[in-house]
Amino acid sequence: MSEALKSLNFIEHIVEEDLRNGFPKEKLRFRFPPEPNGYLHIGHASSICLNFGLGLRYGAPVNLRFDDTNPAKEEQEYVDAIKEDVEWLGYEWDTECFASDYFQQLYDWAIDLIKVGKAYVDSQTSEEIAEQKGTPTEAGTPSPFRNRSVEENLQLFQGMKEGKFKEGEHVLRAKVDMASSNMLMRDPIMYRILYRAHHRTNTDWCIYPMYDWTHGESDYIEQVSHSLCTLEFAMHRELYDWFLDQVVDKDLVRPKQREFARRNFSHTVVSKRKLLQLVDQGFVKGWDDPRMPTISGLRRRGYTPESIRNFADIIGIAKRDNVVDVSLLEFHVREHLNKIAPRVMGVLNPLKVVLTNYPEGEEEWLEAENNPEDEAAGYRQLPFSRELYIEQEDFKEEANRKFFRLKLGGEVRLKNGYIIKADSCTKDTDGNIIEVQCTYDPKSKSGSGTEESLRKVKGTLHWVSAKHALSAEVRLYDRLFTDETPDAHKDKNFLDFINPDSLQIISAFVEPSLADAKIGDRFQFQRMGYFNLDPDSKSEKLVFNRTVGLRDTWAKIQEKN
RNA sequence: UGGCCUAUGGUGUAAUUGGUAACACAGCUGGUUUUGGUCCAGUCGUUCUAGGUUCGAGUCCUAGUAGGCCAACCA
Repeated sequence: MSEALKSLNFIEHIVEEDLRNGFPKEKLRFRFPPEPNGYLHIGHASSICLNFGLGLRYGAPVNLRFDDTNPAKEEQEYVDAIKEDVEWLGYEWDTECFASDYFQQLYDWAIDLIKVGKAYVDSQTSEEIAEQKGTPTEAGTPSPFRNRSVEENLQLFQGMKEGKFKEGEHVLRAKVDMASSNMLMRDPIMYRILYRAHHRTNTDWCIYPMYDWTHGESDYIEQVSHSLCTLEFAMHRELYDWFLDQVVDKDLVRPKQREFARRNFSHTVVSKRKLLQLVDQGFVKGWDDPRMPTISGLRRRGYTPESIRNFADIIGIAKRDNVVDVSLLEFHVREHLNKIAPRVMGVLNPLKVVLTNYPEGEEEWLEAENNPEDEAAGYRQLPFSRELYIEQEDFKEEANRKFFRLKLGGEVRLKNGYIIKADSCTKDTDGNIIEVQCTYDPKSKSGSGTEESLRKVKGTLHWVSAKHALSAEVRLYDRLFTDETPDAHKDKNFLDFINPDSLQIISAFVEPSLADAKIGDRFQFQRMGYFNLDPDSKSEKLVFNRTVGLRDTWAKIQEKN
């Protein structure tokens, strides 16, 4: 779809309106501001696509800014992971910024605020300050330290910076309005004392600025025109503007904060705290576990950046609460993978088939199309022999005519090979079918053009030659939670809904061409789904992740019966 | 019992700013097919409620209702 025809989301409408009102297009600038205290998830992808999408749309720069004002939680590991994820999604930031780069400027401005009587040092405990905060319906009460002299405030604040006090002994507060209906305006804390080494400034500082004081001023320093954040910051806007009022120069761009609803997704959680819990408590193997809704998890699972971007684009952005169904994300991976993934054959639950009329010891190589959606993908050779594996669920001794697969006395086409007929089967002592004896029609070879090869047989199966097949570990994933909204239950913990069967590891047989597969390579196992080669894979032991299954109409028909 | 925000099919978003409710997904019916995939066609709505303004309301006004957010020295 062309950009011009695409409808605008409400943020784009705001930008368009600003442009109409005379805001110079060349001064448009955006930013994506993660806190480096965890890995990015699919919800962040929406925000990344929003901000960087805006940048692309208007030819405006987009900064990657780390909101690193809390050394207690933030780490370099997260900075690196975040950068990798944004790059992987395919976006290029203009400048890599850190709120910590602005600590000195922020400090200087804080001094200015003290000098004009708009900030003061409070020496109460956090409990006392909280009590005086009041409630939504009652005004707060002023701190006894609210009217300290400028001199005393300056001296105390400098002492805080110089490490003369213990943690919690003093804080710097903005002097706003203790009676405001917006609790955030009741003299918010600007600085606290924290003797923690920061991942970038190390121990240069022992006072750290709070989010509200930092964020808007950082936007202003970077001359960000539109500062987009999630809805829970809506109430912060008033403070954001108040802080900006104290420092803004009329000749410079004054950043504008606007809020959009964060994305929620069915059958998962997107809260860094909860994701961290899943990792720490061992419910998953790490932040990049393919079951995780993190960008790194999706990447390892086999998702493509394109599919995530398309997905983000189609779900759009708005202000109302939402729960996006995972099937929409799955649709987008399938759509992309269908076009680019080479087709191969892999049998997940092998059942041996012996072609009794195929000469023993003989083998031949069949030609197979790599991707019917992409002619340029070409062809490859597949070994065929007397003993094969097919999928267990593709054979039944008896079945009705809706079953387009192999049954005793019935015929089926082996993909890229011959038409075979099942004559008999053998079972183990428990009654499980362990082998099917078939006869093949030598004249029915695919592509040979013979009358027999042109016969229409209802049902085509994938298969591998037993002698040539490679064994592989295949990891099948299911949703991590059994409930659609695991963290939306007031009386239950989201961990109560963990799906015990979210990972199933099986050993499968795949066609020999896969010996050349490289880590991350994506394939369609025909009739089974999309898979990629996991980093755990070694040349002697292939490991595949199932990214997503194919749409399965047959499974639906069975469900109904 | 204060303030702020939101309400459009099962889900997520649109609606040229007051002019025929549209798109995608999911579901359901069929068709094509050497993947029960892909592809193609069809089908699925009291725009939260009640009033009001207007020739005309998803859009504006009023009053309700429902949901979310707000009292961390977190972001």
